[in-house]
Amino acid sequence: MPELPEVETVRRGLLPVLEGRVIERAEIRREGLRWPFPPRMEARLAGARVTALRRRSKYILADLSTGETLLLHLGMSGRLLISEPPHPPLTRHDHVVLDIEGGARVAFNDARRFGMMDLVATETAHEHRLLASLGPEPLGNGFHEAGLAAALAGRRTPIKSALLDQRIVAGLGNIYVCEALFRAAIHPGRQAGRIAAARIARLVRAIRDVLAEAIAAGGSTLSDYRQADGELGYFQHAFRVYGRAGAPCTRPGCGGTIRRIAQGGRSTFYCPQCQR
DNA sequence: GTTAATACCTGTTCGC
DNA sequence: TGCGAACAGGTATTAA
Repeated sequence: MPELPEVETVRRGLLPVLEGRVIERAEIRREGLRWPFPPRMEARLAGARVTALRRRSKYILADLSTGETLLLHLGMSGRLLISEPPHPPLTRHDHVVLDIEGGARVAFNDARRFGMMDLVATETAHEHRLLASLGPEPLGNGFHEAGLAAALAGRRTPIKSALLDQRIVAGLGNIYVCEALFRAAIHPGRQAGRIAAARIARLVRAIRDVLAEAIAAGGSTLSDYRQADGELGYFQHAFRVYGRAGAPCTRPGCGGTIRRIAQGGRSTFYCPQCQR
């Protein structure tokens, strides 16, 4: 379940393998994932040098020497498996295989096939339909109390749902929304437009803190870039509410018990004692 | 315009 | 032991 920190961890793990290197060969082993792959993707990737690896929200963008950018999303279960010769046999969920100059191989493995890959002109990559309406990067300068307050103003939807809306802030998923709301001591069911400014400021800090800590935890697991699948970061990271239903609240002196509810068909974990 | 529900997908876990 | 149901959830689409 890669969210922003996991995707950033994957990007950093890919850097030494891909940046500055030529993709010598691409193999597409099925028509597409969530959507069909772009026409002639193999031919458009073969021979291209990766000039930069960027991230926007949960998307990874590989700029190519051809003037195109490879855009990819890991979806729910997507992993990028890196290997050196001799390569392990491909499995049925290895959908796209990139053979890199020098012998390394990057396989896009995605059991649930919610992931995507596309090729777009680098100059207009930010106008891609999947990127155009994304909100600010939560770790960037464009994410601040005033902007979040404006985006939430008048919204009657629960703050939990609002923070999952990628147009309001980009890159958060179910896990980090729960964790950020816990840190900010805000009840997940509170109406988004009815949160005081001081509490929004605290929420901005909580979002930044939880993401930065998760990236740091993910990075610490990357001594071997072969494990650049984004999943290690999750298990390394100690969540305070996510997946802890029935367990005691970790806030000192709180004494509450973490509860699990459903919001919009998704599980929400929170402490009913200290989140208001 | 806003909000909620649904579809997509399959490996894993849980209850009977 | 075996089977089916429930669950995980990011995003686009559809419905209300």
